[in-house]
Amino acid sequence: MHDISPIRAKSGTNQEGTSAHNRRVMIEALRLNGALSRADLARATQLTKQAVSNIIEDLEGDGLVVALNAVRKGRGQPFTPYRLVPEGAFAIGLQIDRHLTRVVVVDLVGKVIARAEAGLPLDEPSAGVDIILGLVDRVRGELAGMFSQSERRLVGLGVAMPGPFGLKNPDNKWMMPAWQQFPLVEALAAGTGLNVGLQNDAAACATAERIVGAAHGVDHAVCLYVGYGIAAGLILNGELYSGGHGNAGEVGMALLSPSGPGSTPLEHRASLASLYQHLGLDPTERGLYEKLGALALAQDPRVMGWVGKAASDLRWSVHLIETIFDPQTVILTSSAPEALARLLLQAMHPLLPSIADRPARRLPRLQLGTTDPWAIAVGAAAEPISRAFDPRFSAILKAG
Amino acid sequence: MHDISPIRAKSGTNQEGTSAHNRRVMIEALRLNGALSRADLARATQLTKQAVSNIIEDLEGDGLVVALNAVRKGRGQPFTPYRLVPEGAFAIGLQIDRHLTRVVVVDLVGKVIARAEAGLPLDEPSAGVDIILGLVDRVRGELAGMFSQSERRLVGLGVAMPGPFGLKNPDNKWMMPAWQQFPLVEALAAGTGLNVGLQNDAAACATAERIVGAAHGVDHAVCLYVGYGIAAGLILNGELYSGGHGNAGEVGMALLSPSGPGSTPLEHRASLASLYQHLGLDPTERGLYEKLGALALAQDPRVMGWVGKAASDLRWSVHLIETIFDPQTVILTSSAPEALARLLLQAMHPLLPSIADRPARRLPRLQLGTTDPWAIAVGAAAEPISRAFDPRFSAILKAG
DNA sequence: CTATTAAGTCAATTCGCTTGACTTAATTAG
DNA sequence: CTAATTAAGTCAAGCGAATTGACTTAATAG
Repeated sequence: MHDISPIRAKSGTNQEGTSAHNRRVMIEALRLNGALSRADLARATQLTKQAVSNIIEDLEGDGLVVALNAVRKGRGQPFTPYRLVPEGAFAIGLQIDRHLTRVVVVDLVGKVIARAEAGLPLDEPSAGVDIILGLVDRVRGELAGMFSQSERRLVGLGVAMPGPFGLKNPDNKWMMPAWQQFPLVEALAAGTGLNVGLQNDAAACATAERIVGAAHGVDHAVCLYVGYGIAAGLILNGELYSGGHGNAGEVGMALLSPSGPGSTPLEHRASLASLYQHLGLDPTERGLYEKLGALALAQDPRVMGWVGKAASDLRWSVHLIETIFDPQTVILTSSAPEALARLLLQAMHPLLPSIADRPARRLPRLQLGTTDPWAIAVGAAAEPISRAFDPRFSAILKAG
Repeated sequence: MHDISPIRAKSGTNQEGTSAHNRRVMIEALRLNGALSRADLARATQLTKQAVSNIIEDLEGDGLVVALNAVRKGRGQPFTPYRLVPEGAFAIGLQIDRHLTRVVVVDLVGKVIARAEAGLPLDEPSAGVDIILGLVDRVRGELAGMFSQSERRLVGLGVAMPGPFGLKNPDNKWMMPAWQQFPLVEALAAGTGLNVGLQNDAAACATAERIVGAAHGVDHAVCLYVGYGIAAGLILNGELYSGGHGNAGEVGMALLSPSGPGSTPLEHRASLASLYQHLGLDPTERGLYEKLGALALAQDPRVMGWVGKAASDLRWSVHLIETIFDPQTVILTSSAPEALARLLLQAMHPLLPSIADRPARRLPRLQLGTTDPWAIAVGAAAEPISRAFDPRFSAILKAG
């Protein structure tokens, strides 16, 4: 009947959806709790022992799960714990960051198996894609040399690059306008034959913290990422939240006061770009990372000056994040050297009062996440892993 | 094995979950699209015609759905459209707001069937609960007089009251500290025999906009509610987001600048409380609502002064919301008279630049939602309806 | 008048979870 | 040492909701 406007509806589900969900639930349970017996899994998931047995047998057949030695403990028959098989699945993560690209292969539990990096032309995406495809081929070859069946176990390619996406007029060459226009996902899908997904760098950071870091098993966490720009990755209800158009958390352009057009965007004050400007450094300079690390360790006064100002804005950002999202924890991550990130973290204390300032907290209001420069690429790789193996609503439905 | 720490895992699902989901999908499809034939539903949900037929027959048996006359259109056999039966389910909504309580009964499509209101003692919840129970009994009786089987079709009681909940030290009598401490949900559940859910007033507002208002069928929307305080209701991925502890969106206490403890909370500047203070009015005064409406219509200079200042803060709030959530639209709602809300809306334009300022928008960046004073109670009632009938992840799982 | 298109039903099948009895193997009580 | 108890896990039958594919019905197009 409705032949004019398309009918709006969610898709239904069937036993395939049920089964897919239950498999994912098992995998998540093993990821979060380590090895578990079938009986444990049955209790935890509220499925019957028999259903769990069937699913575990299935997962074992797929090489995703393996039995450990039986354990005698208390009365009753000894139980056989099962754990995830790290080499049961792999994903490739790609970070594109202005002058640099990094590629990693991670396994099912988020461990890095192979990595590669190269420079990248800021303004020539098509040449850049060739470089990227070369790196991908290289790590793929490395992977194949280490594990048989690796190609069959490769679940996808995750891409992280600075957002926001789809801006009307990227006013700044550091926003990589040429890359923003370029049909990157399509080109990479064609060039690699893999499923390709795209997210911004803060989202990747949050995904990384969730698979292997401070947000492991936390359902409500916000990851504040201070890179060349600044953005937040949002874990809400246990899933990454991307907003209506994929730009949720892109707070770099948030204005810092109600007073209108004259006020400053956050990233002009609290980002590494602002630090470079403050110090008069060229962001493309070689050895910059080490230099910053040394300056931070030495508590260089000019660096400390920036830290103080940036921390004031970040402290307030945390206050807003807590007020708006009511998360269990906020995680500060950065592409800066750890020493600098620690200075920032310290300078952010004491935190502003907020609803998060409650007595019975289990997690700290603010904690330091990873400062590993490869974290974004790992998070990029974690996204296809999560898409393939984590329980989520969309996995139950019939179509995307 | 794990007898010390509980095992963290999502619950599994089975055919019951499948069936429950598919029923909900049908109901949502009919809610969003109006009457649809079985064939339409099958296409939209990607289920087979046969599955849809079975489910529809089932829903018809439950009195949730009814067939309309067959329609001839184009080739092929005429189709029989089905629509929701409004009187197929009811829910009661309760708004508790400082000196006043409102109770409504709404039906499956969100229409108000009965309503009642009464004054409420600010500091004596147990006496207040008796008043509330009286109102609930009254509307329940009214409902029973209008529809047979109404008790069986009553799916729950939704409560909305001002948040945030669980503050360390509610410093202000308008935060209703006595009510915050009181075991309200338990008392109401015991007194009514219904399932009781609690949310804050902005969340209720968003829920109302979603079931019958501007957010109908929109998956990413933020509802900015200017009441006695100010807060935001968040619809993310098509569901209300409440945060880790139920306080997401409680932006009233958000500080307005990075500069620390000295800066002002938003609700001191953009809330009806601030307006009353600005005008030297007593918020408990009788006829206040009408008075404000008249002042707004007359564009009273003192009101306009407050409007200008508040609009500046609200404009910036919208900017932040857009930057952080990347929603499809922002909805301004208020418990103030519509004339005043319109003044605010006008004064908020032009909006600040943000990522939402994109060319291909389908919804306005900012729109006016309902200013019906009963909207919060309707939203409160919509929550149990949504919980019972909308497709959602948790409805598929075996346990809550 | 016939072919085509589409809605909807019928009956058999499929597939994953459930049920309840059973087996195995440990610990605890007497 | 034996018997009772507790618990893990299997076996085999059953269930239930969606699927499959053929079929019926009823409209329009040519």
